[in-house]
Amino acid sequence: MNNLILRIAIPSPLQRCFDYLQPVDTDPAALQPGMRLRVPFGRRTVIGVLLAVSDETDIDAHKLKRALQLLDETAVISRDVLAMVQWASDYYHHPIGDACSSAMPALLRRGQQPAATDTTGWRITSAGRAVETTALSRAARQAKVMAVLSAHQQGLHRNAIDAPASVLRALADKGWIENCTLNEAHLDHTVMPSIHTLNTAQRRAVDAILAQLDNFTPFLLAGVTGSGKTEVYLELIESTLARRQQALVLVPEIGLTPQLLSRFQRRFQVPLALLHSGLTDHERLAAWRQARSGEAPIIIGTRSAIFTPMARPGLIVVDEEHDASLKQQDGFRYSARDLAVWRARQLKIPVLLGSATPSLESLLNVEQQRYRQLDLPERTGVAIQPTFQLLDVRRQALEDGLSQPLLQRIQQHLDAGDQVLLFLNRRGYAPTLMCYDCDWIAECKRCDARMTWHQHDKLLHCHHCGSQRPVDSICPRCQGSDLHPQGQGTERVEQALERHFPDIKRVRIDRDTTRRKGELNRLLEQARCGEGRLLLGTQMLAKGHHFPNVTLVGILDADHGLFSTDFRASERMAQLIVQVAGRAGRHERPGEVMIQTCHPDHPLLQLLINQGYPAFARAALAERRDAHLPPATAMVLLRAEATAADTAMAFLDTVAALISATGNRAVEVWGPVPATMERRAGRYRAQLVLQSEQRGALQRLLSSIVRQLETTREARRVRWSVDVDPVDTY
DNA sequence: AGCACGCCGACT
DNA sequence: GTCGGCGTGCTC
Repeated sequence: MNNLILRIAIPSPLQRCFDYLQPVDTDPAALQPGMRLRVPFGRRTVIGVLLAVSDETDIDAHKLKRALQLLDETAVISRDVLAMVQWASDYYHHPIGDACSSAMPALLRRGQQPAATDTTGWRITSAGRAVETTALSRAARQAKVMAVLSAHQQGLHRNAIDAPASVLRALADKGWIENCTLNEAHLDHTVMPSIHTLNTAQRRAVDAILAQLDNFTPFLLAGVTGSGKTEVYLELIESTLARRQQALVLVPEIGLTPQLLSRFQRRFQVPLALLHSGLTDHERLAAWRQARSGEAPIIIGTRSAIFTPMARPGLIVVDEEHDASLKQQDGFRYSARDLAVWRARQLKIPVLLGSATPSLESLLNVEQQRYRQLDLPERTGVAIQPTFQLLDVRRQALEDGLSQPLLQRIQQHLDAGDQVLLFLNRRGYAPTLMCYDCDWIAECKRCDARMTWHQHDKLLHCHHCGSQRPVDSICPRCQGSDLHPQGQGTERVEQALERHFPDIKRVRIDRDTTRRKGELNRLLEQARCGEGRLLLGTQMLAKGHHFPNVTLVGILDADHGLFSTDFRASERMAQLIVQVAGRAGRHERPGEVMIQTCHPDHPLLQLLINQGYPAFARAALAERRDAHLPPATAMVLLRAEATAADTAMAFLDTVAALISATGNRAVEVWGPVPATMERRAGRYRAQLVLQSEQRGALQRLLSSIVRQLETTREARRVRWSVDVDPVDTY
């Protein structure tokens, strides 16, 4: 019985798996799907993931190779995650081997062992217990640690203590605290009782979900900014922990802020497994391990955290479910939100999607009764909804992008001692450098795009490929010297603000001012504590941060999103406006939002301003239905790029021909067309749009097309990919 | 994707 | 004479 067949996913761009004979001397009972094996593959040795064990194969006996070594004693891809990965590989038409790789931390991909779980904690010593509290009056952080550890005599996991290693070491050196080994019993029931009582809507939302714990029901928690969504999450997580289960929380890339973290840490004195892009490979594996063992009852992470194995899964929360960063934009193009719902269904646990501005996808799911909507209508405390005003800037002389009425209003709010936030989703000084004599425009040499003039380094930057070059002082076309920056970015607006309000401390937050590590948090803190009075920034400033004393929000250019080749642009703009507006008027003073636009009569903008996001969303969804666009229909994008000008288009032409040859009438084919910016970073890009009312028909067609493409020679000359449910369609 | 094989151009 | 360019084919 040494001839079991192992079906193994191999990291390669191939849309299939490979059969192997089991390694010599392995106990068949030790083989579980999700374990890694070292196998010979072609002329090299790779690490694959076991998908299934069988006693038969279609492969000729002489071609079958024997797997070399079983690497695991327990599956590194847990049963439920493996099922999800296999489904996603199918649904997103992405190679299974690569999909499996995405589901593992890098160190496991490279064959490292997921070492023993780490249960090191700290506890107070008897010497520490004898210390007078006044002894640490000059060391606030040490005092805080001592207070926390006094309250948890049995010890706390080091991740559950909100203090840097240096502080812990200082206390250990004095002999007041010491390392200890924690057992699982100590990890439970260290939940702080909730401090805030829930309001009626929050209570109703929590109760509705608690009533469905054993049934799979996805909930859409629609709560205006400041209505207390996080408090609902915390309450549900608390009851999840009380049932000795784990909670997985997915957040957008910029959503994992120190504020959010400290809120979790204050509420729960338990180890948090954090999974974000800033981790080293070792830190990532450590967090993964804590999640898998159950040692960390709460896992908070960005998109890829959806693949984290959990010992006792009990709840999945997806915060800011509308956020585009939940969809992977290259390689394995999965939607972490949609996978979260899939995983929850399979595990029969509740899943909660939260947003102040739900995606049209989720709203349609509510309408079709696949999701249940829970509303949090009021803002907590005394805060009331901000007022909106559209500023028609067509006939206004704008001064560096700022209209007179806006400037006056800024002055008034500053005079009253309040903070002002200005939002402009464009960094740099000016998005265009133009010659007034011959209309020449500075363009990127590798992209079909204008270059942005940056003042701080006196360079032209391409925001699409990252290239930079010195600014021309004379026009390269007509040799004239009348070159001028056109339009404005945050850098230029900041200069204008300096002229108008020289004595006011400004805080500018965009990718350029936050390049250095820690700088973002420093600037956010300046903004939050009120030291900076005039806040200016791109969407980095718009999401997830609370600025309690901001009473005026200015949106300097709302027009970018109104007319675009991407049919989702207006939805995104509306979401951004609402998110930015939500930063204003937290306390006793009502917030005010001023929006500069050249299209004050735009119906969707009007609807958003006068009737709010839900009305906007209803109208936008109706438009999508009329236009047969997602989410009313299913959409798939076939993208291709190549270094030569016509190869990408030619390739997609053959794909289109393949499709039309199938005679499939249920799927509409648009294109191929060159991408909106055809050349990017020196590569020519094109896309083919497939749409259908019937998702199943589209899926079947794609499966057959993708299989054929693997053996098509044109496919070798281009880089191509399938994007199911694309979020960026440009 | 890797990695080999294979057949044509300019180097020590 | 060979080093190396990238087209083509294969991976259980």
